[in-house]
Amino acid sequence: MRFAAITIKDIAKALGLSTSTVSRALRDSYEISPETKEKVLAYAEKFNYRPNPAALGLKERRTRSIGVIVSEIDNTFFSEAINGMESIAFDRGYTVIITQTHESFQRELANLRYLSSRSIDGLLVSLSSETNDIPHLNKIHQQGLPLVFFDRISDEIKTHKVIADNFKGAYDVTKHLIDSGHKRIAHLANVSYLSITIERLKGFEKALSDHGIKIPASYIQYCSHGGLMEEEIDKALDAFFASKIKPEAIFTAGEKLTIGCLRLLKKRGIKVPEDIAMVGFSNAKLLDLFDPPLTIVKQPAFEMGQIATEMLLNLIESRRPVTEFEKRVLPTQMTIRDSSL
Amino acid sequence: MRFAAITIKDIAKALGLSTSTVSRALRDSYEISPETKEKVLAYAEKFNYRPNPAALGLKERRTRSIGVIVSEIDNTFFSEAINGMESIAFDRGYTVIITQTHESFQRELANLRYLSSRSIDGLLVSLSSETNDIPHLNKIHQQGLPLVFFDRISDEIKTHKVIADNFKGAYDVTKHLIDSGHKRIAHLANVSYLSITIERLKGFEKALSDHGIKIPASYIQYCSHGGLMEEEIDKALDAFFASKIKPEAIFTAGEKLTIGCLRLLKKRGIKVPEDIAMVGFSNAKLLDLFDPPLTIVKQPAFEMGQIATEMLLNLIESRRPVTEFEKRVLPTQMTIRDSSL
DNA sequence: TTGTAGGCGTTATCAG
DNA sequence: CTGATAACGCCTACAA
Repeated sequence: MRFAAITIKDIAKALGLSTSTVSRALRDSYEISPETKEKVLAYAEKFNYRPNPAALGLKERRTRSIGVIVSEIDNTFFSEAINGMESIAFDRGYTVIITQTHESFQRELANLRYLSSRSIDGLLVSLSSETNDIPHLNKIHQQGLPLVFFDRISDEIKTHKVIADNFKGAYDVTKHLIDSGHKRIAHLANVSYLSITIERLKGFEKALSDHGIKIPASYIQYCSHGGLMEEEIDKALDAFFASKIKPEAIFTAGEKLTIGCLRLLKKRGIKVPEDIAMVGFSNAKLLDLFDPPLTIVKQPAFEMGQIATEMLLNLIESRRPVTEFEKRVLPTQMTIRDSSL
Repeated sequence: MRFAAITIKDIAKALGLSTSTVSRALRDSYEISPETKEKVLAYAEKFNYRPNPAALGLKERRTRSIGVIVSEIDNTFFSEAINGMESIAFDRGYTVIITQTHESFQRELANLRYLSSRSIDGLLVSLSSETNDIPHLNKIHQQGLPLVFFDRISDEIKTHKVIADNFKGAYDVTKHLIDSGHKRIAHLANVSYLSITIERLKGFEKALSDHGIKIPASYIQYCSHGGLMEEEIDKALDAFFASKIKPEAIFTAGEKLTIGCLRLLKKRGIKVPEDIAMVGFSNAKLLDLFDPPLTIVKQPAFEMGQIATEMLLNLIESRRPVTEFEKRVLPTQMTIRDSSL
């Protein structure tokens, strides 16, 4: 059974008016007499009239909806970012359509196909771990779809971008480990080609070199599924501990990696921070309740979502082609807890 | 700058055909010659043609989108439920539009207004903590909008419903506390009029009475914002500990309540489980890493989302009015960890 | 096998 | 002040 909403035509018929009069009355046009307006408005209110967005969309050639591609909604960073997006989008009358890649390139393609079939007005993207080339996004962007990258970005497309200061975040937290007396620091990273991986790795390495610290190659391990699979983290830990000289600390570069690493260390009976110290990127809100409470770097996720959405809506609503693009870099925030002491 | 997608008309013009021929070719109609089909399909592929959903929606009088109202996306139970919804909706070609009430009745009203302005085909609802009467939902349901309740339901509307077995979940976990030797058990609940509150409270009380246990009235405290505000939990704890005989255990009835309660107990220097045992409803995935690891009852959130969505799509796509409604009750799952020992 | 026309709901344009 | 008409993109009954 289909839900049949009331239309302008229904109102016109009921009140013995033409559709154009009703339309104008509803938009409070100056041409319509107060009495007619009142009648129409009362009737519309009574029967809960809403303009049909499909009809409007057809007429105005836009859907007032934007698509979002993230890896996992069930990752505090992304769910906060989505909250930020929705707060802006809702205020400006846009709907947000969320899709998840679960770090799979195939899913990213499918989501893009799906979103473009819904003819969204614009797109917010954070790339999946499996995505190292973006012809699919290039194509649709060249066709004119406004696009903004956030978090996991690509330089292949000239458009607005919003990221956290991954370099500094990584630098700070590594320096904190060094200041706490650790020298043999391992780094558990996402896939090597992701922008966030590269930026965080650079911050990590700079902090080490600034303090004259050298580490073996095996101290840097990548996870091709971003930590979504426990085995990949387990393998990385194997590699860390296979070194002749064991690491004293681990810096994990993402929420899933951080949680997964802690869980596997526990499983192996390795005590944090007694046996090994830990710091990581994460936006989870419960880390203060952990055993041990975790030292983390947090990204301003909500704000990133807001800014990305503002940028996108500005692109969408701009009268003329935009050729100047901006890359916003937002500060991260470190919270020191027991795991790194 | 608006993104101008290619239309059937464009294809028709380019190939010197009529729009109806193109339309039929695209739908692979038997009436169209193979050569024409091939030409059309090739052109469509090349220019990435997608049928305009606004036009389709207008024609078919449906949007292929469903609305969702939850309290907080940033609550594992809801984010898992949403994942379940999207898995089904995506497969059946529907878009899910998510809105959050943040436990506010006003936000619930605003979301409903917004969703109905998008003329969704149906609605999935879990009520906000502030919602104890539902004329707004009644009205739109009577106008014919298909509606399915999940989790926090209301008996005022005759429609499909999906819930967890809150009674049994609460019973089990209370019994577990009793079996572990606790008798003075307090209960930290959501607002008193919510369906989940009532069901869980009943399970709690039945377990107590089955074991001949009596507790003072102050051992049951409600949080009118569902634990969203720390102060309300703090006040409840005050009430618990104001009793002449202090409770030995607390059973918390929701994710936010569970986390908030643990955090505040820590802050007060009360040790779990040494000073007081804890069990709670929660779907968070990190509770095994807590200090102490938390004993919890989990709801089958993903499955609830899936089932609710299937029910809703069946309502939407049903040819005739549906008059028989179903209330599905899914089993909960208890995981025993250190906090209750 | 292909083309024409009408309608889904809305608004802008033009005409009274 | 109000009404008729066309157009947005698509589909389909009917016509050729």
